[in-house]
Amino acid sequence: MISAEKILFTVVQKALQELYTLKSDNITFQKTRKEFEGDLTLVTFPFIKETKKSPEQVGQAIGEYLKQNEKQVSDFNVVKGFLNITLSNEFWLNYFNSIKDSESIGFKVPESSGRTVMLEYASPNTNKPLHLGHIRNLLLGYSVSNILKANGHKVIKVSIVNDRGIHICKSMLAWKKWGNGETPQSSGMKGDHLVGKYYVIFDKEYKKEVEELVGAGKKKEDAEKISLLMMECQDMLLKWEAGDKATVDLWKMMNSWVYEGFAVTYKTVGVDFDKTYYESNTYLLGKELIKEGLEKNVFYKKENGSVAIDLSAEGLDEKIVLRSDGTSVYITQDIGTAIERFKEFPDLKQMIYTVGNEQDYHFKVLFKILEKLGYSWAKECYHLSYGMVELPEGKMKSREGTVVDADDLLKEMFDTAEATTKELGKVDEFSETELKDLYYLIGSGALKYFMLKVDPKKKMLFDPKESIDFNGHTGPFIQYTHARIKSVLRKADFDYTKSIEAASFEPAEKEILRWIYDFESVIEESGKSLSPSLVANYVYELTKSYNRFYHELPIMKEENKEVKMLRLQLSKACGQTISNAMNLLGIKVPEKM
RNA sequence: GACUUCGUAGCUCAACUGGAUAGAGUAUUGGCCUCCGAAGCCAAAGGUUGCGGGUUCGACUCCCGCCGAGGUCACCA
Repeated sequence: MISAEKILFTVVQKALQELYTLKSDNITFQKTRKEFEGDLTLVTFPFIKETKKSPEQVGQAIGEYLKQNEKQVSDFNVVKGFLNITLSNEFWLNYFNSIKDSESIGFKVPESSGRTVMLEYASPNTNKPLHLGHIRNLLLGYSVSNILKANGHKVIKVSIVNDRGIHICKSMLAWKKWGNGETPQSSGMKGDHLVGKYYVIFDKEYKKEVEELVGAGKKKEDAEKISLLMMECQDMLLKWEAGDKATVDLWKMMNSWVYEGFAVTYKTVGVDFDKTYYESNTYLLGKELIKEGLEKNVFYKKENGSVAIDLSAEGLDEKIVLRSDGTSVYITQDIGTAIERFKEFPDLKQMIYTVGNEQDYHFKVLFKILEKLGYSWAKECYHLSYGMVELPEGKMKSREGTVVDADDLLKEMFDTAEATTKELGKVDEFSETELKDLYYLIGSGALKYFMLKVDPKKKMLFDPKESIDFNGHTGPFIQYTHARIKSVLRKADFDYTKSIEAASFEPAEKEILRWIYDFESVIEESGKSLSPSLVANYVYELTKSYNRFYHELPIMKEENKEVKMLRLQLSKACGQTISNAMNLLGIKVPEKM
């Protein structure tokens, strides 16, 4: 079905042409505010300069033109400079009949756009378990990939694991010194938590040593340099890079513990990847390219032998891309992996990095370097930058133990879901496994919705003392409404699928239909802005409109058979839309709860 | 210090990218289950959009200056 906006666009264009001989492409419609009569609103102010008429006159004239020349327009009114357009009942009925039995309301045909997008998210370090900040990253990345798919793109989800470097050696060294051979099996700890424990131990011991040195009269900076522990650690890194067997074996073993732990958390959060990259495999990639860049004069060698690029003309600073000892820095690997990925997937059109906004500058530099190296796809690289999750006392700091652990938080959510469900006692007939699934569904739904409803760009606050709500503007509220719809539909044990040919919509019914109609454009918009929050806030509004309808009008109790069928069909379509929208957020929706 | 992001009801967030009287939830107060699911619905109260200028038909949104908070400015990752 052609959208009303498209139809109206051409008619309004014609109206302007015929009435004022005015050519304009700048015609946009907005949803009419609910305190006014109408479906779509056209703002007439942009046209008053050329027409030299008042906004009211222009609105009135265009309105009349529309009403006479476009049968889908049944009425209009003008308030100040706003032309409110009412679409015909026939239009809405046609629309309703076209979607009422569809399961893919709002979605484009999969891979119809032919655009292949790679989306990187997760990118954890292997020295500590995942925390709340990672959860935001995971949910965002996963949801954005769903939204892009719903827009017809092909998406490759990838993760890059930061599995090498000095920070990994810290855990390894501490385990070697004080671990007494402890394993996930022997301790009963999840692998990533076990490794994280030794990372913390290292830090504690290191601090202790530095303090002792300072106590003995050393300056802090000097103490940090001559710390035996740190020197041992650096030695370990050298051994690792040289391929020393014992070191590499230890590294492999501890990493495998971490991966097992991560796999559990990913599964619990409900995210997955098409491919995982490891920095231990890719960290040398960039080096070859440095040579190339030197030949092209994009980079230059400094006196001490290091290689750098000057970006001051772009308003950025000088950036080192190769150390004087010839080893690569962080950004060197990123240059290498980016190039590698575009080689690996020749039909790749866009590359999205889901990384926190503390790395805004890093990505600016990275993309600029890629551009200077002459890669045409550099401008298609995009940093999906999101704000930090903050606690009431400020930023989370792993060293100070103020992090909210991902596994703990998830567990807590499931427990709360269990307690609330038991208290309400509506699913007594559920089996043990059904109940467990339900707690999982509600608990993770609450957490996911909580995090995805806020604009990714903005930082958000999480207060562990006030647990995440299950009432109001929340995931469970939406899940509940879906269960309620399913309950109504279960009661309708007759065939109500016949198309309704003649009916008019009550305001409450129309409101729902109006929201369902908007779903498609919301998906488009959130795909463009890579923002799941648009979908989250949208589905909340849709859900509210259903609850209002539900309280206002009878469904199964309605006497008129046609009206009853219409309301059942509307309920079904609404339930489907809720389910589709929540799916984009990675949230499942129950039949009963 | 330079650059950068942000500042909206007590609290957590919206506001269709410059549009109508700035909206929700929560907390507070009141009403609605012998009637399709009360994790719900209805209502009251809550605001000088940090402050001061400017741009225009119109500003939470754009520009300038203050104030306040975060982030980044490594041959760390």
